[in-house]
Amino acid sequence: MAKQNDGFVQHITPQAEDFSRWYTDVIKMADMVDYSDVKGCMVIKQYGYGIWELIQQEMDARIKETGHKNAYFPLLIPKHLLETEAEHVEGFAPEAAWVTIGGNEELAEPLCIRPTSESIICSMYSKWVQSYRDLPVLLNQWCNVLRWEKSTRPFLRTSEFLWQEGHTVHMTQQEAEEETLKMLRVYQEFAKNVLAMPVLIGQKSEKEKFAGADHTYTMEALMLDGKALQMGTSHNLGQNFAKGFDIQFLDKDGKKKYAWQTSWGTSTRMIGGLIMVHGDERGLRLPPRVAPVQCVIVPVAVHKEGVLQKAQELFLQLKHAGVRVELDERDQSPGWKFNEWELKGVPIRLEIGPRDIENKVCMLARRDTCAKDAYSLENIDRTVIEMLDDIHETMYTQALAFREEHTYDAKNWDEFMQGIEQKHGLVRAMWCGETACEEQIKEKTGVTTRCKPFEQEDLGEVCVHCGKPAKQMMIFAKSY
RNA sequence: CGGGGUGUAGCGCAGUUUGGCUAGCGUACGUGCUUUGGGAGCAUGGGGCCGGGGGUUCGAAUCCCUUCACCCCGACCA
Repeated sequence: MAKQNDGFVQHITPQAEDFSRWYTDVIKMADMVDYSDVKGCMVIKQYGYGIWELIQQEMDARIKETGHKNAYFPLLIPKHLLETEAEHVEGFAPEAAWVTIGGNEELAEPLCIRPTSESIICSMYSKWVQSYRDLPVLLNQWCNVLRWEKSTRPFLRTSEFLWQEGHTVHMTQQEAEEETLKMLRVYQEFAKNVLAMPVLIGQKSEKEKFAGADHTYTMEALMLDGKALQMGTSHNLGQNFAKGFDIQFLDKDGKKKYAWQTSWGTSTRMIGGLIMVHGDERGLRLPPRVAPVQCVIVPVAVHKEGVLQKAQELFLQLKHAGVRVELDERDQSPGWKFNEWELKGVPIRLEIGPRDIENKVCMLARRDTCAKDAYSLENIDRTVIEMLDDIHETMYTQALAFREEHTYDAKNWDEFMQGIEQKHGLVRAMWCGETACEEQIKEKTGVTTRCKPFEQEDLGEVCVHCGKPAKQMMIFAKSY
């Protein structure tokens, strides 16, 4: 990647050993974030936030389409509420931040800055749910949460982050399970059609599941350095919170019953995933559907008559056609602009100069393949829109091919170790399902279970590590 | 929390070992002219509590003590 500021060009590739350096450089140079004074809290600048706004817009439409409504609950959670569900509080206590003073007085009860909203939402649900007629409750909220993390990294693990959290209440276990799976599928479809990212979906192990859930589903994506990133989760909470918070309803049969619940979420972490799946040695590559600028127009030889005028014409034409387009009129050389927009990942660059105007064409440069060709100015808006779709498909296909190249099966421990030491990526292997075994694998290799995929294959009879009878095929990987 | 490293102009750094002239370089920024199809050229200008505090000294970016912040590797983390 071309670096500014040191007087010469230095190249860093995403596959190199200093992947994490590449990652922070891309974010910084694409002008997505700045760093605040508060440990691990980032300032998301306009360009980075523009991406989040598009993610929000697309995700929100899907959440509403599946019957959910948005609501908002308080930022502060009284201590006793957080402590109501035993497993939940144990899971979140180490990363909780507290407000203990209000005005100048010490509070009688400390208030937790929400690390997640299950407890405060459930405390309301217990009032709202009385009868089977009140069910299901299907709510979602967009908000920020705070977790006091020991080490942070922009987008992947920040103390404060923005997310969407859905919380639902149902009459039956089956209905809750269907909801949990439905939202996981929504996430998967979103990843594919909006982020151009292939994800694996499946179930988390007992050790990796959400604190307070019966079981947790996840979508996992493979990054360019061979590590896996959890991109979204969907939890079946069973009756754990219902019992803790007394969420009961009077059923048709006249009996009082505890409700069944789910929760599911996706966060700004997805932006980190985007960067680490699609980036290259020139910087960011944005999938068109989340690109704040989909097409940038760079006029060449602006001082020549008619060039700027033509560029402005094209700008309006594309804008009216619904393309997120920007005209770069800054007083810089064209080459400088080319590099900057490539760094920022803009999918299409349109170049227009005197020569093109004479030939009734313009140049279109694609960020995904770096191809640059002349296209007729006639129906240029349609050409651009079609190209945006094609870029999306190409990026998805590239990411999928990368994942497949970096997924391998291990039938025994030797193959498992060999795979981890020599290749990077996802290991598919049979596993006994026991937490003790899982912990030993982590200790020996640094690799953890990512998910038990819904699409199971029989790779053998026994656990790849301990040799006990295998219960499932599991995906293992190093993770963020 | 352990181990290692870094704090000097917006950004990237040199200078610290061996204390000494007015604290430098690149880039970015301002102005003027010429340029413009892959990071333009010349001229000129502005910008610094050398992370903070305390010491040693005639004199400290440099040595000593202390403190804060950030980065990397572990550990921790849904």
